[in-house]
Amino acid sequence: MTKQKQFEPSNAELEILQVLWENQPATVKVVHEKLSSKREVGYTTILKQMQRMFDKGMVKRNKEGKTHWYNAIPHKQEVQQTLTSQLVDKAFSGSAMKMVMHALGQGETSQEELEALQQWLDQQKEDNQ
Amino acid sequence: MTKQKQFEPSNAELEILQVLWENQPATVKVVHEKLSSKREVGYTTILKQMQRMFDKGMVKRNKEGKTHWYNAIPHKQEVQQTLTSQLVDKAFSGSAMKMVMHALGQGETSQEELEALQQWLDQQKEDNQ
DNA sequence: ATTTTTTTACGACATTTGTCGTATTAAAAC
DNA sequence: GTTTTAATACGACAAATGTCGTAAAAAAAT
Repeated sequence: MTKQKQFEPSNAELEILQVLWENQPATVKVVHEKLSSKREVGYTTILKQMQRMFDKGMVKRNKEGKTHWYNAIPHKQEVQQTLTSQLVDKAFSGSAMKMVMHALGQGETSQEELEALQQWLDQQKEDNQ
Repeated sequence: MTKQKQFEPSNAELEILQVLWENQPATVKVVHEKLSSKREVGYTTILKQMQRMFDKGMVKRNKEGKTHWYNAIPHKQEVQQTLTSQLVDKAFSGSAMKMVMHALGQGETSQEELEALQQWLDQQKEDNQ
């Protein structure tokens, strides 16, 4: 049945996963550098966080000399999926569309994005035919 | 400038807000009853949670006899807004559309929903003209 | 070989969250 | 006016989260 675990990363964990997805495999040093450029945060804070993530099975790592090279275990899409449907369930009584309309309502949507959406819509209509 | 506070309710808090939005004003008893029907949870758990929410300024209340009647302070839409854009920022690098496509990708979308979306799209195109 | 630097390991601490139990008080029933 | 009942207040506790400091160990530089 291979029912895989659902990862529900906290904010700090998500930040780290994000860096990993872009720079995998990466050392604590690299992750820390990337995040430091956005906000003040200590090296050992990131280190500790990544160690906990390892304990939770959220990342894997590979020792090379003294250094660990980390990789995210869940895929980006997978986590986006989880977080999104979580929000839909919690705050929009399960209706993805409600959420979508909400998300679209705010902020400007670029021409390209509108195109993409139209494309997707057309596809749906076709399939639904 | 009236910069209003951003409410970022936790899961348990959101559950309670949800009941309030539907049954306002409501007593702890009512909220507890509604939630109990979904999952096991003690009366004082809800009471405590609501008291904390009061301390945080997330709900207001009105004493009538010994009983408190609670009202949510943030509006539903407002909270949905916050949570949604939060997710967009955290997990979709700020692109609502990315999130939308993701949300739409999952699960079936009904004919009505597709209609609504098309309508919205048409409107956008017009405005963008 | 020492010294310095880099990296990890460990432990600690404050906050928040979710959960209750117990005690007190106000109201209602008798 | 006592006794019950209903509601609140208060304190507590465990787990999770975000944050570091200090110590140890391994590698690199001298």
